[in-house]
Amino acid sequence: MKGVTKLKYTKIPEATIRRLSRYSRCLEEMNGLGEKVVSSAQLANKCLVNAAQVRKDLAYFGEFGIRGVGYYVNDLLQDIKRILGLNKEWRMAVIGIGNLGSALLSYKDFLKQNYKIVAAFDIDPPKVIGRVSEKVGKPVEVLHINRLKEVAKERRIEIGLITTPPSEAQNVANQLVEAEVKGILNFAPAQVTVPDGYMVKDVFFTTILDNLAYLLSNN
Amino acid sequence: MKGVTKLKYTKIPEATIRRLSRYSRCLEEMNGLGEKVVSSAQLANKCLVNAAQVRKDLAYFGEFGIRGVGYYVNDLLQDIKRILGLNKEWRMAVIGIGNLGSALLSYKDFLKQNYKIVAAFDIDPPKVIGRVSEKVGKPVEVLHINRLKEVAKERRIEIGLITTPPSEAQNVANQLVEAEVKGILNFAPAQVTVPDGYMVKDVFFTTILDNLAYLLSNN
DNA sequence: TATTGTGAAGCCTTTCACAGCA
DNA sequence: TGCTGTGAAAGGCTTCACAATA
Repeated sequence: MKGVTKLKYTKIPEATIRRLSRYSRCLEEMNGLGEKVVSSAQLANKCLVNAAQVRKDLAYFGEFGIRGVGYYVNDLLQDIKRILGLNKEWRMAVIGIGNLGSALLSYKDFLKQNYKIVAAFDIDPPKVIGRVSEKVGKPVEVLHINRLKEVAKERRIEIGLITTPPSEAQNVANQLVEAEVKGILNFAPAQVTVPDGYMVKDVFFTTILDNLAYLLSNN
Repeated sequence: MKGVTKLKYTKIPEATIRRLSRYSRCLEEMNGLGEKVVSSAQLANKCLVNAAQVRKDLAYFGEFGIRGVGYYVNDLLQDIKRILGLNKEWRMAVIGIGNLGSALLSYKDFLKQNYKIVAAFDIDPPKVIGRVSEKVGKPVEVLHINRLKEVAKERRIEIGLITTPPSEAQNVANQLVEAEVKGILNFAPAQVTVPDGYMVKDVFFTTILDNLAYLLSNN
């Protein structure tokens, strides 16, 4: 049964998926250091989680270890990447080329993984081109938002990053849905809803800051 | 008992704190629209949660509603802000003034809330000053990282935003601890640990993207 | 009467403890 | 022998259902 993705359980906790992502980051590092084998206890220790948790998380997807030994670092890394769907390139667009949007255009960590920004949109592209070209290593031309649907199809865009002001977020989300872009990473601090079959994940800096503020006020 | 923050339970779920932040965003909006009263069902509907959840979340901190009526929008908003510790200004520093760091320097949503960036640091400030000044409305001078401790005390910095490359994150975190900056928002995709009494919250874009990638691959 | 506040139930996640196995 | 994989226990969070009450 080794290495077989069998999905015995239908519903996998979101926390498990987040931890897989964390394990992959740690394994990547170990791999770089030339480490060959790792036990659940060592990996858990490195990722600051419980060892049984590591084994349970992996058990949702199959059997990847060797009893008495542990896990082969590179094998496990590749398995986790496959589970997460990272064994392909994900083609993304950024919508809203302000400060945050243009920072994301040259965000190094996307490149290291299989995330590639292949298009950029704004309501006011000419104003913006100069600002972007001067900052981005490998420049992406900023197009007018009204070309989203056409270009999304052409460039096979699968994920949209919303970095507009919050007032525009739902509007942009609607256009992404219209363009059949199934995944949305929403940086604009506004609730956005999409139909079934589409996914939104929020990245709200202030929500996390609020969390910090609460903890700092009460500890 | 109305409006009393009594903390009957010692341990409040982190999810509750995140939802309070969400409620406050919705209430802010309602307040802006001039709405005076809201029921838990209406607020829940707006925030896409369960109505009992709203009441339970609030019950951790006291009694804020009127049976048969609901909650006064502005009163509840102020109460939640007080609970979260947002009835004060939080003074922050950004460390690592690359693309992301300088985007955060002019991030509008911080200003709207009580988060204020009062200092910016980098290993290589001169190179960077030009790049920043041209982008930031109200400029913050970028200082050399070796002035962190001194300036943190001077400007009463309570939260540090790490936007360096991942290899530097732990090092910067150590310096923040040394400077007694109790809260850290870590944007660098690397595990960072701090002593008891200090707090780190991670903002890892790629972890959330990994989550999206998984969902898109399996739905 | 309408809606809150809350005990209890239900559900989900984590951790324990050990059988199973290389 | 030592570490994985997993059933069972423990723990925690969410939802239900209704008593309390403005």
